[in-house]
Amino acid sequence: MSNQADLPVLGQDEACCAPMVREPLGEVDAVALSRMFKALSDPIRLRLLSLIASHEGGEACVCDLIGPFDVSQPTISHHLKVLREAGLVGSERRGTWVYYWVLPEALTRLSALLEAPAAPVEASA
Amino acid sequence: MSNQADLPVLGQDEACCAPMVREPLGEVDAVALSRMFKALSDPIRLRLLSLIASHEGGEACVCDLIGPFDVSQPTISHHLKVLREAGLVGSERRGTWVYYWVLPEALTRLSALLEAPAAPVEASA
DNA sequence: GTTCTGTATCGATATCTGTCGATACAGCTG
DNA sequence: CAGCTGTATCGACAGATATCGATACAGAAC
Repeated sequence: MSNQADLPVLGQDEACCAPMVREPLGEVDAVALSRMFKALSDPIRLRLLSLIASHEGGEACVCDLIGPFDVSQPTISHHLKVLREAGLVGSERRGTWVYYWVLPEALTRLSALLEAPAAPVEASA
Repeated sequence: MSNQADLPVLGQDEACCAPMVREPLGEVDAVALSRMFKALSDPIRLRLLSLIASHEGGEACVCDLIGPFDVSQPTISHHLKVLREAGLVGSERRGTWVYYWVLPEALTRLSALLEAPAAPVEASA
């Protein structure tokens, strides 16, 4: 597993975007991308991301994100930090509450990266 | 971290496919999906997947996959096993060699899942 | 059958990760 | 300011992961 200590938050240019099935991924891109996928590799983080994205207004207060889970508040805070440092979500304190929202470019980049080659069955969707 | 011991290889129906930004992911789907993302959360595995997919004929012999990396053969074998158990690649022994290929449906499903909502800024790319 | 090559498994180990309770910090309200 | 609520950080710990060398297994060639 890669060392993830004190790495900067991932920005929008950290990794390329063409489908990885077209040509071999370079080492540098692979490391950056693996950090994002690692952030998605936990069920709680996936659900957090989904909750945030599907929340009204496209953003959610941390207070909305603690209830749905069986883990402690510090654990949720930790997972949100992982998502933020992976560049998948943004956050901001507004008064008493802290809001999180999804950064669509990040998801779009990962989505494009995973696009499979022309599947043998395709025509409509 | 989720316990991954002796879980079955993921099939094609283990997790749903609609974009996760539309509605909150259920716990069961989140667990299944996180297993796939976890398989993608290592730089070596990302590069392996990319190497396999972009290899001539869409498949590669293990012997083709060891050279590009600085890790030992057992380590590559381990990573290939993780990819296989996540349902991302298939494999088969043919005579002396073992071949691996990508399962496009799996990538397609993850790609669809990550599709972002209509981004506020969009027109060209 | 013996030997060789290619791949997988085993056992050990250092490191990483998820989790918690305790606590610090931020901003609101009185 | 004091007290309250919401969120983040800290320190500790159990369990997971990546890695290795040694070794087992599979098939081919002799």
